[in-house]
Amino acid sequence: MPSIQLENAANEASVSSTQFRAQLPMFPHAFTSRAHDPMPNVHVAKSSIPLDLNRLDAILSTTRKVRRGEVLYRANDQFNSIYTVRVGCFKTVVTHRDGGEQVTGFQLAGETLGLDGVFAERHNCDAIALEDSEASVIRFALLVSLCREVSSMQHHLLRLMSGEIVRESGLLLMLGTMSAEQRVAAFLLDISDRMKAQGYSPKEFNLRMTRQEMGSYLGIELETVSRMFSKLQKRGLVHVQGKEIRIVDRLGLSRM
Amino acid sequence: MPSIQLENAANEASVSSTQFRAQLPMFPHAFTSRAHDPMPNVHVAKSSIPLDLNRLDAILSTTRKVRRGEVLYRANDQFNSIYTVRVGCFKTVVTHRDGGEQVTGFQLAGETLGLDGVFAERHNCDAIALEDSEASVIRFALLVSLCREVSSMQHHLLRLMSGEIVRESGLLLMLGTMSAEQRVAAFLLDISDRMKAQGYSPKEFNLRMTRQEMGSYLGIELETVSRMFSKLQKRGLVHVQGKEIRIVDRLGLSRM
DNA sequence: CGCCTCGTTGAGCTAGTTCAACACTTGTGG
DNA sequence: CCACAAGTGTTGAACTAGCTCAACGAGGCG
Repeated sequence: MPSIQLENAANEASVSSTQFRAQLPMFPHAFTSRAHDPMPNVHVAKSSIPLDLNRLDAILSTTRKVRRGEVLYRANDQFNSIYTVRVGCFKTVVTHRDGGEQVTGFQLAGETLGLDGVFAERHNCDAIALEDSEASVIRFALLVSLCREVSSMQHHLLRLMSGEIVRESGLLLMLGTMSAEQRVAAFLLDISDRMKAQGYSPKEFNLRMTRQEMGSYLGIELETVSRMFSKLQKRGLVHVQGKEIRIVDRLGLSRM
Repeated sequence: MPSIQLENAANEASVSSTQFRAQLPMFPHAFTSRAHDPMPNVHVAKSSIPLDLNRLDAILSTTRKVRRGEVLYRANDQFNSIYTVRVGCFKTVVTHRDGGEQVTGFQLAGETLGLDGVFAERHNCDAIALEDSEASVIRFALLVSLCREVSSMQHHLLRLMSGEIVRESGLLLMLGTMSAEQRVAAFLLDISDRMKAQGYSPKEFNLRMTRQEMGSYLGIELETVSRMFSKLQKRGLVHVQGKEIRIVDRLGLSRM
């Protein structure tokens, strides 16, 4: 049963844009609430046009289960749908013709994937599950036609796409200007914020990606990621044990 | 007098996505044709719904002149409009709270700016003219309501935003994986393609930005840009004289 | 003319890479 | 159940691409 919370994104927006400090503006943008929402119900932000629930159901009817390491979609696949992560976590990877790979994002539960495909009607990256996951499938054509009738939906979609643009410019800023240490610190703060937004502890969490995947995302080598974790730990800012992270000094991290 | 060519973007799309090689996928996305279009007239792609020309005129009524070095908009400015470059050329710059700056794009005539502002209803970067320029102002609220009535317009807007996402992932790939030499080569090829798309020679052109601006965009220092130009010239791939560029061996460049 | 911004080149330095060794975990098949 | 292979993470040591600092030359403009 799909639950729609259109005002979700608006809340996240205000949080995120004021929080643009050391960490990156990688905003979670949910089209729907996450899987185990305690109170699944329907809200419509600002506009009080009643939503046609049958249509929404049609849009969200399918969910896809993707095992760890398998793809949700692949670059060059025909673009039909976007996806909302319900359970688990994904990475998106763009690949250069001569083998170069770059992780362009990690999507946690509640976040949206696949908008890159609108442009060429083909996906532009691979989306791969980092653990056994589930994603809601949203037929883009249906969504678009719904947007023409429900203006809040239209705004939401536009905001979602623009948010992705903003997120990526934050990444560009990071890759262009930050030291390895700053990148790792900013990464941890970003994940922490997003865990919090999902209702998990922002102080302690498990990273689902490998050092290599983090390194690719951050534009550095896996060894450097490892060394920076050790360094931050030595300074008493975090406690790292493999994939388990505990943030000890949040302020210190954000001041890097 | 505004001239609308909705099928423009579609043509550019097919060219760009097949051309994804060494160069970056930084596609030009025009909302309108460029300033001195030889045959200003109206086409509507796919859909044959007659456009309401008065509305389009309303949307495109204003143009803004911006002198070299002045801003079209600034980060945190209230977002009202997006812009199409009619004459000249801009850069977009995101700024970190502690001074770090990153050029996230250069917009040539015919290309679109400002979609980053949709997300937070505030602009996310500064847009600065690299020479005396003119931009058409497109009131976003008007555009959005027009999109609800004209489906080709809606698709065009969505493609435009998605194209920006794709362009930025190309940049991420570059910043994350390429050597300084490859970045400069890819940059020249990209500009070359875009000059060609504007109807200018793809072999000889003038760069409007400084070495520093290129460096920021490419995630390297200005001195490195200069050295790489010298290196590429020594190898007989390009001829560089200050801002004047001549591409000598296109294939060689693309194989870097 | 003199001032300023811009571009080029050199020389030394350093942050991060590369390569290599080793420990720990996870999954697989006998 | 163990054995063993494959993937992952940490740390060290040497290396190098690109940075930093510095000098100088060439335009543009009041």
